[in-house]
Amino acid sequence: MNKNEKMNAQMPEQAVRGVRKSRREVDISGLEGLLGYNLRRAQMVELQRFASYFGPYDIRPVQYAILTLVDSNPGLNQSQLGEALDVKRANMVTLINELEGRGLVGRMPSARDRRSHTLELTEKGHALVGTLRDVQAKLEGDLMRQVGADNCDQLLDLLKKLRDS
Amino acid sequence: MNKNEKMNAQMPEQAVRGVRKSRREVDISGLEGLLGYNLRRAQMVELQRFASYFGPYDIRPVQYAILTLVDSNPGLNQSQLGEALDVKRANMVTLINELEGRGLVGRMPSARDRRSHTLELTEKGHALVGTLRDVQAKLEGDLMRQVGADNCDQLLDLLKKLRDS
DNA sequence: TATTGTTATACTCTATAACTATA
DNA sequence: TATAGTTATAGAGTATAACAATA
Repeated sequence: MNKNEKMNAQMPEQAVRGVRKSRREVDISGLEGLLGYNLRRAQMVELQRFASYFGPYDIRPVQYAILTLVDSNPGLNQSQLGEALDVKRANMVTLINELEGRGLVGRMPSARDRRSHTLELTEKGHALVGTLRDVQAKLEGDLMRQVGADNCDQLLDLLKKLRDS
Repeated sequence: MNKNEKMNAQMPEQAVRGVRKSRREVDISGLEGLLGYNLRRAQMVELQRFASYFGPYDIRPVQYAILTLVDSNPGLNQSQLGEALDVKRANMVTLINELEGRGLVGRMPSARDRRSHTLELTEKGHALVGTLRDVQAKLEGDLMRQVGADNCDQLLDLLKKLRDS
């Protein structure tokens, strides 16, 4: 949230001009070289950016992921979806309840297995996914511009190396 | 437009060999190119690895960050600490309570401002931080080996570019 | 016996509002 | 008026146990 903490050493104790708080430079050198710390900070930026783009549609990251996978995999069930996204079956129930309540996803009885529901996008869900894909493209372009267009592929490649373990 | 729906038709319905669950390939191509998705997955790996290294010491990432900053910045107060770590003042109270309860951090009355406490590591806290630094170095080496030693600096550099916005 | 969806529960993280004592 | 610490609270995210229906 706070970007401009610079020049505090030269500044008097109390707030000057618009600066509200911390009149002290905090030494974070013990964290700045750590991968975990930088991953977390980078993700915080991404999440905030995501919220500003998707907030108007009332869609959180996990909801976008669900809608995308149900779109690409019509007929899959909640367990398969949860496994693909690393979301526990028990927690998937609430997530699908929400999306079903908003008329975006439908639970259909499975012909093959009467224990499970197959998931499908409703017409409304399809329409929203189309819009969200464009929003996502803008978000992605925004983030990638910040990383540097030349570095995008490498960043994704390095993150995937971490993922595969 | 689904890419890999391969060979599902040839596979039998029920589990084969050791495979327990999902007898279906889920197409996640709609997410794999996204920075946010890969950031999250990478961070999940890092957090699990962190837990396996730091679990024996009962230390979570935010606790390691706090101990590190209090060590490098003895005498700072809770607000400054929270601001440096993007943790709200209200939530910092519980975190410091825990560490104080474990005898790792001490709240001292501030000479300059009787509203605030200054934070310091106890002797026990200092000793633990010394140990944790070594644990962290092992974790970092582990992760960096996976990313590839040559790529470490570039990954950190790219993540920092995202952070600075 | 094992799995799917479900309920219940609990703990962490995050965010906001409001209080107190100081500044 | 504003700030530091605190309390209370609420919404997410995450994790486990257990149950009914079905495989």
